[in-house]
Amino acid sequence: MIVRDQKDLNRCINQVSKAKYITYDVETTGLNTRQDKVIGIGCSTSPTTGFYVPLLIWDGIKLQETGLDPRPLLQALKGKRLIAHNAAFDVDQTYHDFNIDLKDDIWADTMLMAHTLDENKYAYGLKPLSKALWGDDSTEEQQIMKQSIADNGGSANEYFKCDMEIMAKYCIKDCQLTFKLYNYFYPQLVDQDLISFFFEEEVMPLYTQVTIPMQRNGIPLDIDLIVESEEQIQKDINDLEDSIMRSLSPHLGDFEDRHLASLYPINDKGVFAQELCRIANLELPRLDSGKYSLAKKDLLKCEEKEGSNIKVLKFLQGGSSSLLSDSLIKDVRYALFRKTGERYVFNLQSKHHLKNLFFKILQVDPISKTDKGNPQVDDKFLDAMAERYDWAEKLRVFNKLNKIKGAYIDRFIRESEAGLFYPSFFQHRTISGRYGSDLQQLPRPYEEGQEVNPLVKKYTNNVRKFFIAGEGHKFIDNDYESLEPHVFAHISGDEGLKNIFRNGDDFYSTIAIATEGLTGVSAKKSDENYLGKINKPLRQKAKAYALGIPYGMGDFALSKNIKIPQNQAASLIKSYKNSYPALTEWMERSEDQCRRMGFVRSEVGRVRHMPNAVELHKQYGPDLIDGLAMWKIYSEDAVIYPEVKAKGREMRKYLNNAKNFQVQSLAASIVNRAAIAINRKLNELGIWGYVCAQVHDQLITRCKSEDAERVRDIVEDIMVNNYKLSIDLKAPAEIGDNFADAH
DNA sequence: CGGGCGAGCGCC
DNA sequence: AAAGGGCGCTCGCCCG
Repeated sequence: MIVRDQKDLNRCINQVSKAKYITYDVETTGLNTRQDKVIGIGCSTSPTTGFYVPLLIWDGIKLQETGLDPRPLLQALKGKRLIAHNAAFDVDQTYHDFNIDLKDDIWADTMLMAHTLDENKYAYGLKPLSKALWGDDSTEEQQIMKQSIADNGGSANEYFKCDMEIMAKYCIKDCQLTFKLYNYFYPQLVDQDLISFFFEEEVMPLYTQVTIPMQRNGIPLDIDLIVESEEQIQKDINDLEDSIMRSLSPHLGDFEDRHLASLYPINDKGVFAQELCRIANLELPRLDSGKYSLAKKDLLKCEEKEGSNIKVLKFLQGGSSSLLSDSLIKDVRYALFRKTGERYVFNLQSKHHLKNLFFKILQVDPISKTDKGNPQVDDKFLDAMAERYDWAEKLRVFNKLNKIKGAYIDRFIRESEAGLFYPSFFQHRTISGRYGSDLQQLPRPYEEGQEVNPLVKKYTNNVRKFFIAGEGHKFIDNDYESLEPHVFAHISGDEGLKNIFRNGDDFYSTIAIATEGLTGVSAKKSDENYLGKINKPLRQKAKAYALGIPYGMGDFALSKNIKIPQNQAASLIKSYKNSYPALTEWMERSEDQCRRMGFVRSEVGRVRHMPNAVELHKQYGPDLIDGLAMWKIYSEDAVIYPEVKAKGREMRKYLNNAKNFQVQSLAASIVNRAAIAINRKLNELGIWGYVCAQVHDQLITRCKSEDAERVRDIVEDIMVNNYKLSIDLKAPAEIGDNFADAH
C-alpha cells in the first residue's frame, strides 16, 4: 500500500510496532549518501505485504515535499530486527537525512547472506540474485520505470522523476523480495552450520560495528599536500617527457605522420573539413554553431571570391583528395592534434605506441608475453632496455610517476568531499572474507637506504601522508607481525613450523636453513651469523617459496621466480616438504577434502564452496591435474583436449585454493574480529574512537590525542589476545598523525 | 560517449 | 603438458 496521509502512516507505524522482522529499503535521488536525499521509504513485515511512504514527489519542475514525517516510523523501527539488501546504503542515507541511526538495528543483510552461502563471485544485487535463484526477469520493470522517467522529462538515471505510484510499487516489491531472500537463505545457513558465524561472531557484527562506521565516517585528507604534490609531479612528468622525447624523436621516422593520418582521415566533412577551411583561409559563411557552412551554394560562391583556394573548394564539393597538397594535409592534422592539448603525438603512456617503437621501429625482440600471448612492454622489459637506451630508464621513472599521479594523487583530489575521503569496504567481494576495498593499495613508503630513483621515492613516500588524523586526533596503527606465516604454521599443524615462532626465530631464514640444509648460519636475528645478514639472497629465496609451495606452486613457477633450473626447483620443493612432514600431510588432507566433499572450511567455519571439484574428480580421477597424463589420453582429440585442459586448470585452482583459503580466510577473520572487539571495547569504556581503516593485516584506529596511549594499549591487547592460535601473535602499535607515520 | 576489457601495477 | 592465493584502480583502446 501507498501511505497517503497521516492516518495511513499511523496504521503502518502500528503494524511495524507489532512485527519482529522488517525489511527496509529507501529510494533516493542518487547513490551518494552524503549528497543525495531520501524520496521514499519502504517496509515489509512479510514476503507478501508492504508499504511505501513517499516523502518527495517530482511535480515536473522540482521535488515537492509530501509533508509526511518519517521520524516516528523510524523510531518504531529501532529495536526491531531489520533486514535489508546492501543495508549500509539505506541506513547511511537515513542517518544523513533524519539523524536517526538504524545501523545497530540491522539484523541481516541479504547481500551478505548470499555471499556467505556462495562466495564464488557473481552479481549480488537484488535483481541479479532473484534472477539467478528464481528466474525473475526485471527488464519489464526497468522499462516501465525508464518510460515513466522519460515521460516526466527525466534523463537516464534520474529515478526521482519516476511516477510516485510506480516507484512505490517497485520499492514494495524490493522489500518483499528481500524478505523472500531472507527466508530462502536462513535455512541454508542453518544447514551449513553458519548461523553463529554469520549473526553473532563475524559477518553481521563486522558489518554494523566496523564496516558501516568506516565507510560512513570517511578519513580526513591533507588537501594542501595533495594539491602541492599534484603540481610538482606534473612538472616532473613533463620534464621527463620532454627529455625522453628529445632522445626519441630522431628514431620515430614517419610514426607521427602515420598515427595522425589514422586519427584524422581525410574527409570532406566533419572535423577534418572544418580545420581545412580554417587553414586554407576560406571565406565561407558561419553557422550558428560557429562552424563553416559547407553547403554547395556557399562553396560555389566562395570560388568566385578573389584568392580563394579553388582546389580545396573542389575537394570540399566531393573532389578527389589528390587536390590537397601533402603539406596542407599535414598542417590540418597537426592543427587538429594541437587542439587536444596533448603535448606529443607519440604517447609514452600508450602500449600500442611503445610496442610500435620497440618491436617495429627499433626491431628489438620481446623478452616476455602477456597472458593473451602478445609481446609485452612492462617495467621489467624497460629495465632490460635501459642498458641499451638511456631514455628507457627515464621512461620507467615516467611510468612510475604517472601511476602515482593517476592512482594516488588525482584520484583523491577528484574524490575528496569536504576534505574527506570515503573509502569503500566491501564484505562480499572476496572469496576468503577479506575486505574488498579501494584503500588497500596505497604504495608502501621506501625505507632509508633502499635503492630507488629520488623522484619516485619522494612522491611514493608522500601518498600515505595524505590521510591524516586531523587536529586533536591521532591514529593508532597496528600491523600484525607476519600474520599469514603465523596462521599458516598454526593451520598446517606442523610443530617444526610452529616452533619457529615459539623460538622467536626468523620464519624465512629457518625455512631456508631447513630446506637447503645450510650450516654455520643462524635464524636468530640477534646472532652474528644471522642468515638475513650474512646471506640475504638465500633468505629472499625462501621468501619466494615458503608460502608459495604450500599454496601449490610448482617447479616451473619457482624456477622462473628465483631464476634457477627447473630440476633444482623440483628438488627444493621436495626438500621443503620433507623438512615439514605435517605440512605435507595437511596439504594432502586439504586436497582430499576438496575432491571428496567439494568444500573446505576455515577454522572459524567460513566455507569455500567448490562443488564442481567433486564432479570433476568423479569424471576424470586424480590424473586430471597431471598435464602429461591428460595429454597422453586426450591429445589426439582436437575438440575434447582443450576442454580437458581447461578442466585441469579449474581443478588445480580448486585444489590450491583449498589450501590457501584456510590460511587467508582465518587471517582475515582474526583481523575482522579484532576490529569488532576494538570498537565494542572503546564504546563500552566510553572512549571516543573507532577503527577507520583495515588493510588485510593492519588496523588503523582513530581517537582523540589525549586518549592515544590508552587506546594504543587497548588495541594492542585485543589484536594479540582476542583470537588465540597455538602460537602467539604480535601486533606492535604506533601512534601517528597520518598513515605514513607508523612506518 | 559510456561500458567493457586487456595490460600494467599497486597492496597483502 | 602445465606449472601459487586474494584484491582494485588507471590507462588506452575497442565496440556498440
